[in-house]
Amino acid sequence: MAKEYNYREIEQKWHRLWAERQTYKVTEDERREKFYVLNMFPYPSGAGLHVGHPLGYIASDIYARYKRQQGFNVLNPMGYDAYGLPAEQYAIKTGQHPEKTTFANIDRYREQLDKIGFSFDWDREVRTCTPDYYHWTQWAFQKMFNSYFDEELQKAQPIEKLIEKFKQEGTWPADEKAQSDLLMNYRIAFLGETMVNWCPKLGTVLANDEVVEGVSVRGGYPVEQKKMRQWCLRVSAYSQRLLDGLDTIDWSESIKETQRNWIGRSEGAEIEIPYTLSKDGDEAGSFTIFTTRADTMFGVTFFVLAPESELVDKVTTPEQRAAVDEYLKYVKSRTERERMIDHTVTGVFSGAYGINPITGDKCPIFIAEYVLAGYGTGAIMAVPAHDSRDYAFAKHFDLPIIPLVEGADISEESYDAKEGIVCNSPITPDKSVEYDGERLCLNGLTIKEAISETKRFVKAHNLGRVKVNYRLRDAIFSRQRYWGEPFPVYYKKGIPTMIPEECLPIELPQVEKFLPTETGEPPLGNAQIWAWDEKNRKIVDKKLIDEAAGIYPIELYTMPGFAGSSAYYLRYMDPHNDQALVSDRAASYWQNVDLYVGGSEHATGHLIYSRFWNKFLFDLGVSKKEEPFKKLVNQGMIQGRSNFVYRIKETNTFVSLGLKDKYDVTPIHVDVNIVKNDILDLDAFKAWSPEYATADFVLEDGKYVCGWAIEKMSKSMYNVVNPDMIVENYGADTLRLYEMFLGPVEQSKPWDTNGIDGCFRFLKKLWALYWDKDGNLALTDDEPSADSLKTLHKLIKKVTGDIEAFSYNTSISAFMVAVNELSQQKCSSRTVLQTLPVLIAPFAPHIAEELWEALGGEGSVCDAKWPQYEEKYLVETSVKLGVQFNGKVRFDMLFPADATPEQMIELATSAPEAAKYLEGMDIVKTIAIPKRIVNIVVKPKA
RNA sequence: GCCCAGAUGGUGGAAUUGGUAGACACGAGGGACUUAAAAUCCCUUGGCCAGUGAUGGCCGUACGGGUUCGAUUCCCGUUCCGGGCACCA
Repeated sequence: MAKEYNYREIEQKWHRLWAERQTYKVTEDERREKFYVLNMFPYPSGAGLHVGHPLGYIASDIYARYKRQQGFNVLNPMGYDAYGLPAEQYAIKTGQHPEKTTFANIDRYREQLDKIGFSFDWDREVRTCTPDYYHWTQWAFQKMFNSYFDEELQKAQPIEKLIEKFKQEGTWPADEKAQSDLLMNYRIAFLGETMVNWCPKLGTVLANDEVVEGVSVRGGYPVEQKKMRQWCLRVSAYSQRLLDGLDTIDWSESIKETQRNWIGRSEGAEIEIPYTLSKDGDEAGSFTIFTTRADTMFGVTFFVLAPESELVDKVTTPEQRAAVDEYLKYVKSRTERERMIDHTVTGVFSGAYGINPITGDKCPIFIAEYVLAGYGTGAIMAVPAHDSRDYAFAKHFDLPIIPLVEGADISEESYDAKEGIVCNSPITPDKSVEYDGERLCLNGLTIKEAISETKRFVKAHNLGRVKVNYRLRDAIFSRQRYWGEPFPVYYKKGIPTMIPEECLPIELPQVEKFLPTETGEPPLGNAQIWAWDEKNRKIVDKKLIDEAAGIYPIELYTMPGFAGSSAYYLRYMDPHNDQALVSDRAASYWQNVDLYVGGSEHATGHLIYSRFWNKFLFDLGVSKKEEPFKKLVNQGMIQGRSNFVYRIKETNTFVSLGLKDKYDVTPIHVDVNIVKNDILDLDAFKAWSPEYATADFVLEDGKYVCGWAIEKMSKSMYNVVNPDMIVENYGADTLRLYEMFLGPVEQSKPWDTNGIDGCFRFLKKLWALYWDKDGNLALTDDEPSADSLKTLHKLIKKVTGDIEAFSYNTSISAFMVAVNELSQQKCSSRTVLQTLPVLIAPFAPHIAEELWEALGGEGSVCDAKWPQYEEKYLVETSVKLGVQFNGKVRFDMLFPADATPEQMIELATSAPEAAKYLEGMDIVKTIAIPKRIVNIVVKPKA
C-alpha cells in the first residue's frame, strides 16, 4: 500500500507542535533585519468566518513565511477590533453584556483561524476593548487634547507653547472658562459645536465616512444634520501632509486617488465682498467668498449664501424677513438624503446687495441650499455663464448672464471648462474699479493666466487672499453608545478637564441597561459609579458629585470605532507594555508596517484616520515613521456562487435547468452545500426543508442540473461556504492553495468550491513523489538529472518572482507543472526533493513540515533557507523559435542559444522550409530578437 | 457629471509588458483499471472549413479605426461592467 496523504493527521500534528515549540514567537533582534506584515484586524461578528475572510490572511501569511525563510525577522500579529455596534445592539435586545458576546465570538474566530495554519504570533494579540489596550487610546486622545497644530511648522506642538504665545501677545484671557473656549479652537482633540450627522434610529452621531447617500452605513437608517457639542479631531489640519504622504507610499493608484478626492484640495482665492441693505444704501458690513475661478470676477451677477450661514441673519432686510424665514424652514424640513438626490433650484432673495470689488457693481445676495455651509466660507460669488449650478439658478430667477470666454456658447448651458481666451473682462475700460492707479484687465489672457493675474491683483490691493481649501472635515470623535472607549475627561465647573495621565485607563463602567437614559443621556448616563474625585484621584458614585468637594461628572460619550483601530499596529510592537503605548526600542526596531493587507472599503475611514493618528504620534516622536503602512495590498471580495432550482408555479415539482424554459417556473435559491458541480443531491434537498420532503423532479439524463449566479455571499442566498467545512474535507493546505489559485489577490472573484479538486490532487501528487508503493521514502542520493535540475531551478526562479509580485495564482500553477514534470522524470534525487518542501512551505506549511521532517531536515521548514536558483541549470543549448514571414509565423526551428541576430537570420533564410516563402520574393527587412522570434519581411520581386 | 480601474474559451484565469494568445485548473467528452463506485492514470477540448489520415487553411483577446514587419499589450473613438467623488464654487 502506498502511503496515503492523511491531511487530517498531518495538520493536527503540526498545529500541536507549532504551539508547543512556539514556532511563531518573535522578539526584537537588532542583529536581524525586520519585516512587518499586517492584516486589517477583524471585527469578530457572530456569524463567524466565511471563506472570503481568510483570503487576505493567507496572502499575507505566504509573504510573511517567505520573508522569514529569506532570513528576515518577521512580525506577523493578529488581534480583534472588538468594539462595535452589533454587539451593543445584541446586548440591548438580550441584556447580555457586549463583552461576553464579543469574547465568545473571538474564541470562535480563533478556533477557525487556528485550523488554517497561520504563522501569527498569538502572544501579541490585542483586543481594542480591554483596558490594557484602550489605556493607550485614551492616552493618545489626551495628547491630542494637549496639542495644537502649528501652521508654520506644519506639526503638532504642546498646547503650552500656544498659551505662552497668547500671553506674550496679551490675548490670554484671565477667566478660566474663556481660556478653555479659546484653546478649544486650536486643540487637536477638541469639543466643538458643529453640524453633525445625527442618526435618530441608532441614537448616535456618525462620522462622514459612516454615512453614504444620506443613510447610515450600518443599518441604512436616515441621517439628519444637527448642531451638537461633540468631541472632534482636527484631522483637517493634517490635510496637506495627508495629501503629500500619498506620493511616498506604495499603494494602489485607485485607493490613493480615492483619498485625494476625499481630502479634496482646491486652490483658490478668498475675496472680501462689502454689502448694503438696499440698492442705494450705505455699506453695512462685508463677507468673504471663496472661489477657484478668480478669473470670472467680471461675470458675477449675484451672490449666494448657504442657508446655515451666520451671515443670513445679518443680510436679511426687514422686507424680506418673512420670505427668508419661510425658506429656512423649508430647508430645515429637508433631510440630507433629499437634498442630495433632489437638485431642484430653490432659493430666496435676502434683500441685500453685494459690491463686486473689481467692477463696483451691486449684485443681489440670495440664500440657497445649493451652497454648502461647511465648505469654503459658506458664501459664493455666482458666475452663471461659467458654472452650471449658478447657470441653473440664474435661469430660474431670471438673472443676467455675462459670458467671459471668447466663442463660448451659453444659450443652452454654461461653459464650465477652464480652457479658452478671456473676453468682456472688463466689458468697457471704465467698467472696472481703480486701485492705486491700477485696473484689472484680463481680456486676451488664457483662463489659467487670468486666474493667477486676478489672484495677484486681489492680493496686491488687499481685496482678499490666496487660499487653499480642503474638503476633508474634522472627524467627529464622540458617540452616544455604550460599547466603546470611555473618555478620560471630567467636567469641572463645565470646563472639560483631563483625568491625570497616571490614573489611566479609565475603565468602562458597568450599566444595567445599554440604552440611552429616559432623560436622553447616552447609555453611560446609566452608570452609577461615574464621577471623578479630584482630590482622591479616583472614580466615585455620581451621587457624590459636588463642586465644592471637588467631585465632578465624567464624560458620558464614548469613542467611535476608529479610535481603537487607528494605532493598533504600534501596539503589536510591544503589546504588554504598561508604561507606554510602545517602547522606544520596539518602535525604533519595527518602524512601520512593510506590508498591509486588507479591504479597500476602508479607503476613506480607517486608512485616513490611522495615517492622521500616526502623523500625530510621529510629531510626538512616538511613531518613528511619517507613514504607518509602506505597502498596501487590497484583497478583492469573495463573492458567492448561488445555485437555483426551478419550481413549476403552484406545484412542488422542480425542473432541471435545461428543461425549465418549457414550463412557467420560479427560481429558488438552494443551499450550495447540497449541490456538487451544479448537480443537486436530491435526497439532501428533500431533507433540507420539510417543505421539499415530498418534492418531485423533472430530470435530464437522470440528473437535476441547477442554475447558478454570482451574488454577494450571504445567508439569505444560501451561498455561504464555511472554511471549516473545506478544511474538514480537503485540509487546510488545500484551502490555502485554492484561495490563492482562484485568481489575483486584488481581484474580486466568486468562490466556487467545484474547482478545489485540482489543488487537492496537486498535493496528493506532490505527496506521491516521496513514497514508494510500500509506503517507504523513495529517495536516492543519485545525482539529479539535468532535466530535474532544470525543472527545480525554473520553479525557484518563477516562485521567487511571483511571491515578490504578489502573484500567487501563477506560482501555484508553476508548482503544478513542476510536480508533473518531476513525476514524469521519475525523479527520486534527494537534492531536488529536499528543496521542494522549502519552496512550498509558505503556501502549504503543514505538508511541507511533514515532508521536511520525513527527509530528516533540520528544525522547522519555516526556518529553512529560501533557495537561490542558478542560471547554469536554466541555460538552453538550443532554442526553438518561430520564423515569421511578413509578421506571420510560418514554421518553427531550432537555433543555437548563443546565436547572434545575424546568424539567426542567416540560418532562417537558408532553412529548407523558408524556400517556398522566398521564391520570387525580395527581402525588404529582417528582424531577429534573441529568445523571441525571427521575422523576415518580403515583397514580390519587381 | 468628474476621476480611477477593467472587458481574453462553457468557467476561474495565464501570456516573460510589443514577439507562436488561451499556461495552469475546473467542467465536458472519450478511454484504461475495477463486479461496481470512489480514487488513480491516459487522450481530446476557442470557433469555422478542407482532408480517410498525418495535416493544412481561415477567423478569433468587447466594438470601430490607427501606429508597427508584428498589437490582448501602444494611440484615438464607441459600448458595456465595477469602484470612488459628487450642488465642494
